[in-house]
Amino acid sequence: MERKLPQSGKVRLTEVAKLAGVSPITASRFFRNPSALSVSKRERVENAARELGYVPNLAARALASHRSEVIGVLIPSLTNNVFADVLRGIYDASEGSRYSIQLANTRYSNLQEERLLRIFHGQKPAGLIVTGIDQTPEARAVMRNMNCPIVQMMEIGPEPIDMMVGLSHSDAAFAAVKHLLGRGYKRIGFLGARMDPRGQRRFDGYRDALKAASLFDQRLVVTTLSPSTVPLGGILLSDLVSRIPDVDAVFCINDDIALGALFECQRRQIAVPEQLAIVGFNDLEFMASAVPALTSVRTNRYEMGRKAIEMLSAAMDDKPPQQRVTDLGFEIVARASSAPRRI
Amino acid sequence: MERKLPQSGKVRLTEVAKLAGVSPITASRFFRNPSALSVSKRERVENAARELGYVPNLAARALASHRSEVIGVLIPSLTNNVFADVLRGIYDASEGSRYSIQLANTRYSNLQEERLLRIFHGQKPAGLIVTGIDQTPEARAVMRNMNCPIVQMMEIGPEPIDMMVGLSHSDAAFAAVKHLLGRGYKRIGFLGARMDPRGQRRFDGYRDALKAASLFDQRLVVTTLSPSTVPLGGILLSDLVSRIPDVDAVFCINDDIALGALFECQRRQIAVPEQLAIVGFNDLEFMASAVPALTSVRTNRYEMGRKAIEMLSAAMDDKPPQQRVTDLGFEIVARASSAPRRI
DNA sequence: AACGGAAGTGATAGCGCTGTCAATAAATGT
DNA sequence: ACATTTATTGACAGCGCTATCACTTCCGTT
Repeated sequence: MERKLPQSGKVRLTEVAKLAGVSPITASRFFRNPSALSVSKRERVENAARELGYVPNLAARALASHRSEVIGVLIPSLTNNVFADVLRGIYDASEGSRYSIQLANTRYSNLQEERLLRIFHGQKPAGLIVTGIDQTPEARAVMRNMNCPIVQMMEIGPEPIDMMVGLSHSDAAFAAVKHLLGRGYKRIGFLGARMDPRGQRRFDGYRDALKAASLFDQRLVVTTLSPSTVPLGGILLSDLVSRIPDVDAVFCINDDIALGALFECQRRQIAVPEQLAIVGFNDLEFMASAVPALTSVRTNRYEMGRKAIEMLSAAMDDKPPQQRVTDLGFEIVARASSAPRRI
Repeated sequence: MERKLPQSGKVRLTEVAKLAGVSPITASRFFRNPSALSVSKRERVENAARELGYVPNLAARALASHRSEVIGVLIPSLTNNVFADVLRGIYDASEGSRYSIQLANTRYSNLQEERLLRIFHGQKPAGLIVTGIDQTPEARAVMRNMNCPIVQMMEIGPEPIDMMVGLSHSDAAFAAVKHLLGRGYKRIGFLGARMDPRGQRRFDGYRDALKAASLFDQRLVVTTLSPSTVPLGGILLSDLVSRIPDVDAVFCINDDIALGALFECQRRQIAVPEQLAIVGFNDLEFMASAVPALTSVRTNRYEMGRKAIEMLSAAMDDKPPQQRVTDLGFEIVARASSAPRRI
C-alpha cells in the first residue's frame, strides 16, 4: 500500500528504448504499428521489451492518444445462461485484440441503462455493445453523442443506432409454433416469464402463428413478470393445465421454463409428448439430455458475441462496414418432446 | 471517429475550477475528498461541475495518481453457472462504489492466469479478485508485486496471499458423502468432470469419507477432464452403471453432472433413489425442481462475490482488516434423491 | 547530377489530472 | 497578546505515453 517508494520493477517505455538503443517514440511505434520500423530496430525493441518484461501503462497511453481501448458492454442479466454464451463469444473475440471489455449489468432496467451509458460516455470507449433494440430516446441520444461504433445485439429490427447482430425473436417463435402446428398440435399454450422485450416479441410470434391458423386463445397464455427460473416453469405449467385441461402443447419463452414444465409433467404424470408437447427457446445444452429430449429453437449466442466484436473491430479500424445488420438466424431443433401427434 | 477536431463538449477540470473561481487542485480535491473543502467552495465546485456536465478523465486520473479505480477479477469460466452468481454478487456490491470491475477469463489455465495477471499488473488495479488457491509461484510473485489488496475466492486454504473468502470443498464433499452413508448407501460412486482444483478437492472429500468407512473403491470413480455439461453427466453415469451394476449412489462433482445422471437414470429406468441415490454440488435452482428433487450442497455464491468486494473495499480504504479469511460454509440440502435407503 | 519522394527516425510538447509541499487564514491555547 | 496548531488553498512539477512535425537517409527518375 506504500506509494512513496519507487516501485522496484517499474519498467517504462523509456527503459525499453534505452536498452534497444532507440528513441522512446520509436519504441512506442513498435507497439502501435511494428511494420513502420526497420527490421533491425523492430527486433531490438522486441527483445528489449521481452527482456525487461515491459508492460505498457494503459492510462498513459489513453491520456496521450485521446482514446481508451475499452469496449463497453451492457447486458441486462448476469444470471441468465443466455448471456454467458454471448459473453464468452465477446471475451474470446476480444482476446488478443488490444481492446478490453468493460461489462455492466442493466438488470433489465432502462433507467439503469441510461445511467450506465452516461458513465461510459465519460470514458470515451472505443466501442459499445448494448443488448436489444428498445433503448429509450434519451439513451439513444447519449449513444449518438459517443462518437464510437455501436452494436446492438441479441435482436435485429428497424432503425439501428449503428450496427446490429442478432435474430428476429418473433420469427423464431413463429417458426417454433408453426412446427408444433405442423406436428398436429392445436391447443398450444404459452408459458412466459420476465417478459422483457425479447420475450414480448416471442409472444408476438406465438400469437401471430396461432392467429394465422385461427387457433389463438388468450386463455392459453400464462405469463408473469418474475424472472425466469426452472421452478417457475413448473408453476406456470400447473396454472395452465389446471385451468385448461385440454391443452396439448406448450411453447415456453425459454429453456428454463421448458425444463420446469417438463419436471412438472413428470410430477403430474403427464406424458410428454403424448399428452403434452413441450418446446423451449435457446437450445441450452440440457435440452438434448432431458427425458424426453426437448425441442427448442437454437440461437447462435456464442457467434453473436464474436460477431459483435468483429463488427466493432472493423469499424474501429475504419474498415468499410460489410453490412450494418447481421441476422444470425435460428434453427428449430426438433426432438422427442414435440413428436408428431398420434390419435 | 475524427480526432483532430477539438471535441466539442470537452470539459476539463480546469474549466470547472475557473467557473467555480478556485484553483484546479481544489476542484480536484472536491472529487477525491469533499470534506477537505470549505462549505462555500464545495458548493461552488459542485455547481460548476454540474453546470458544465463535467465528467472526469479516468485515464488522466489514473496516470497522475498511480492507481486506477479498477478491480480486476479473474475467473476460470464464463459458462459455468456457478460464476454467474458470484459475478452478480461482485457487480452488485461494486455498484455505487467508485470502483469498476475488469473481468478476465483464465479458462482454467494457469498460464492464462499468469498472463492476465501481468496485464493487470501493468494497469495498477486498486484491488484484485482471483479464483481459487492454486496460483503458480510465478503468479503469486506477480501478485505480491502488485501492491494492492487481493482476495482469493471460492475456496479457503492455508497461506492466503492476502485475503480469502470461500469454503472448504473437501469438507463440503466429505459432508455430502457422510450424508449418503448416514442414509444407508454403501456403494457410492463419484462422477467427476473438468477436475479443476476445486473438483479435485471435492474428490478428496469423497475419498476420505469413504475411506473412513472402509468403503472406498477406486472402480467407483469415473472422471474426465472434459468440461462439465449435462449430457456428460449421462455419459459418466452410463459408464459407471455398466461397469459396476451394484452401485447404489453417486456423488456428482456438480449439479450439471447430477442432472445429466438423473436424466440417464430416467432413460435407463433406474429408479431414483430406490436403485440409485444422486447428490450434486452447488444447489443450482433446478435441483429442487427435478423429479425426484435432487439433493445438493448449497454454496453461498452470491454472498461470496459480495463479500470479496467488501473485503477489498475495506482494505482499499485502509480500514483495519476484520479477518483475512472468511469461511462462508455450506449446507447439505437433503431432498428425495437421497432419501433413506430401504431394504 | 540534381531532384522528388518514400521510409525511417527523433525532438518537442503536451494529454488532464493529482502528489507534494509551501503558503495563507483561522482557530486554539497560555 | 502572542505563539502554535489546524484547516484551507494554491504553485509546481510531473505521471508515461503519443501526436505532430521535422529531419535524415536512400532510393529511383529524369
